[in-house]
Amino acid sequence: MTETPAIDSLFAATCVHPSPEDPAVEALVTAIIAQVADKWTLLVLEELTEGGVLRFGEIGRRVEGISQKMLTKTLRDMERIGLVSRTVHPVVPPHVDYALTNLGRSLGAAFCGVWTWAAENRERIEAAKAAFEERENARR
Amino acid sequence: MTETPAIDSLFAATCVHPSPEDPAVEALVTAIIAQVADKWTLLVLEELTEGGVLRFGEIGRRVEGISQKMLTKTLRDMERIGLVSRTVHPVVPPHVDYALTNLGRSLGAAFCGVWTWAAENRERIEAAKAAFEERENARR
DNA sequence: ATCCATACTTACCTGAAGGAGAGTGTGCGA
DNA sequence: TCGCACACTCTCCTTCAGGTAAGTATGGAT
Repeated sequence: MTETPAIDSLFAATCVHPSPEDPAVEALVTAIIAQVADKWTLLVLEELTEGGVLRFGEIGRRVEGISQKMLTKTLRDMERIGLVSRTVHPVVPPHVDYALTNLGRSLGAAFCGVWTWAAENRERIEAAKAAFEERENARR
Repeated sequence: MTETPAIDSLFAATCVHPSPEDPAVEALVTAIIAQVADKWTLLVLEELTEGGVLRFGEIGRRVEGISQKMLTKTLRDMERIGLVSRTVHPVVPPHVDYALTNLGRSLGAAFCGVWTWAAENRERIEAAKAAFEERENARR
């Protein structure tokens, strides 16, 4: 399992998360995380972080595999909680711009840690998976 | 919308995420995040962070609302990618201990940023939601 | 007159997630 | 001898996320 202690120094911050506050707040925070830690939300967040102001169609083309329906829903949900701003230009072929708000940008920054974690530990995870399979096969 | 600039100073780190590397790695990282950013995984991670070594039943009692089936699956998946270790004591009423590995702890630390973000911006999000509703109602 | 571009909305449909609840092995206490 | 404790495992069944496809409004280009 090679529990390399080096990893601990990289992520020394023991935050055990801040709030023993009250359970209602905890539930809300959990709900927020659940909404925010969604595949499409993450991908759209990334594209808007990189691309700045983008139109509906542009995002759709950048986020591979997303359907119009999900793009609409994702964008609407992100707008609802204040992650993106939506600007409608009332011209004839509709023109709508999307951009991150400060809140959205701060979420991107917060998720950066997870992103980095995933990138840095990818090989470790692959190894763990392989080891797990091996143990399973050995067991039967 | 009150785009308070204060928030920017709190999350100044502009990480735009590290890897333009290659798309295969990117896909893997996305997959890892998708697996890891799961409701039950997050909750179990939290309990194990707080509780240290826990038994199956203990976790089940702590994570409110989880079914045995999902607890088994979540734990197994976390074990697969090396986040938790599983120790079986071959005694007669089965006794199995679960604990975070170093990798699991580091994930907790990485997610701490998101957790903090959610806690700190809860009110802002509530406000955004309310404002969104209002705009919607006004629109019709 | 027709068709296209754009950003949706709506209806329909399918596979997959996940809950409820019963079944399993086994040694020990009543 | 019965039933319980614990950690699953299996089956059945419902819900729902999400894909496909078609519809909408409208001015300008062909």
